[in-house]
Amino acid sequence: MRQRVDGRKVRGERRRTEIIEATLRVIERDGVAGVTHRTVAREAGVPTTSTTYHFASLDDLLIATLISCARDMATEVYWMIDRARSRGSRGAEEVANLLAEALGPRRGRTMAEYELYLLAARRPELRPAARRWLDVLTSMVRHDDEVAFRVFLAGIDGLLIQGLIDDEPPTAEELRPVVDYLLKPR
Amino acid sequence: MRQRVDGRKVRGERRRTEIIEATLRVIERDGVAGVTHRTVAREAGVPTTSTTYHFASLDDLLIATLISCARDMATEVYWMIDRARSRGSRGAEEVANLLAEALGPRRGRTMAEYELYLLAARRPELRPAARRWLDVLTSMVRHDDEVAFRVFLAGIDGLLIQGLIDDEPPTAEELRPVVDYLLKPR
DNA sequence: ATGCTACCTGAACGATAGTCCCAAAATATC
DNA sequence: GATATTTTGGGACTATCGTTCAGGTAGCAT
Repeated sequence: MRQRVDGRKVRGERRRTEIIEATLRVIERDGVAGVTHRTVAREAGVPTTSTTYHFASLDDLLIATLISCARDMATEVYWMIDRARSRGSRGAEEVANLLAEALGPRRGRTMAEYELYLLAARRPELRPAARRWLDVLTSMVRHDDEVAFRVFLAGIDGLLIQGLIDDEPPTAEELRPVVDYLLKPR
Repeated sequence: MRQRVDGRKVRGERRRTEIIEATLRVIERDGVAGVTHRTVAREAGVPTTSTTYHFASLDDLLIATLISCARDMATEVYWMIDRARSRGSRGAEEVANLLAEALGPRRGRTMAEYELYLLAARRPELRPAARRWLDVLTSMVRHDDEVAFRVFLAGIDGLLIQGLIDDEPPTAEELRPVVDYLLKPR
């Protein structure tokens, strides 16, 4: 008996999230350009019309994917910072490792995130979601050195973007001195 | 008599460059997603098949556009640096002004450049072209503090990307302290 | 059982995409 | 001038796109 209505609703939500996850995989593989109702449906293993049933349009699907992706990124970054802090280190090594990971094994995911990022540049309604991971980071640091923190965030973004057009991803060792310099206080 | 062959070639090249310029305008307006043979042809004022005649495929058109765009960007950045140097200043104000311009009046162009940038992330053959403006900058500075320079480049890229998802573009005055801090030596 | 509702899906429609084909025009070569 | 080559432009073919639609299925109240 226990909440059959919820059970049904949960099932519906599950489909939705499966489609969103499939969309993200498609973007990782082929980019936003590769996202169609049919490719997403095939990736998710659902009939084509299922994507149009759960999302009013392809645009809504992309928007939902960006929001989900940004939320994942934000929580991930949150725990990364938290872990680095609990170790008591200044975090330079941790940051270098994470950058190397984002440009190596997780390269597709990183590309997807920046493609959705640029999508937000053209659609104002997506910007709050795209800014979320920046906001999470901003909320975690003291505000007495705002300029230095903005420079740090910009540096991270720049290193990631530039790392994406390297022929082979930089290693954590190569990244380390750059991150060190970036974190060094003036 | 004088070089009829060149004359013909020039005319052919002219069509080509017109199509490339039209492609860039389309990307500025609607993004890479809006680029089709037909939209580009309409923008350039040429018949649809003209784009397929001068470029073997849509991909070739995008590649040619990226290369042209990167070359323009590189020469522009070159003269910007040169001007800043001749003024004897450290260039912080000049850089802040250029960033504000890139995020304000030239916002569409900046978006186009980063979309093509991300395109290069997925296609190795585009990467040399995408890296060109970085190379131009790199070749202009002394190599005795490479790390600092890499941080500077990453910072610029990050500030531009993040500025693209601001609801209203930052002014040169707002950018100034950040650029100042970014340029400050450790 | 009988509706009622939310959930799901196969088939199909109209629009638009990339690209090919062929003839006309322009240009170069003899 | 005659011929060959390049360039141009209109039309059409096929594939795929987003989306609609009509119907099917499963849980729930009456």
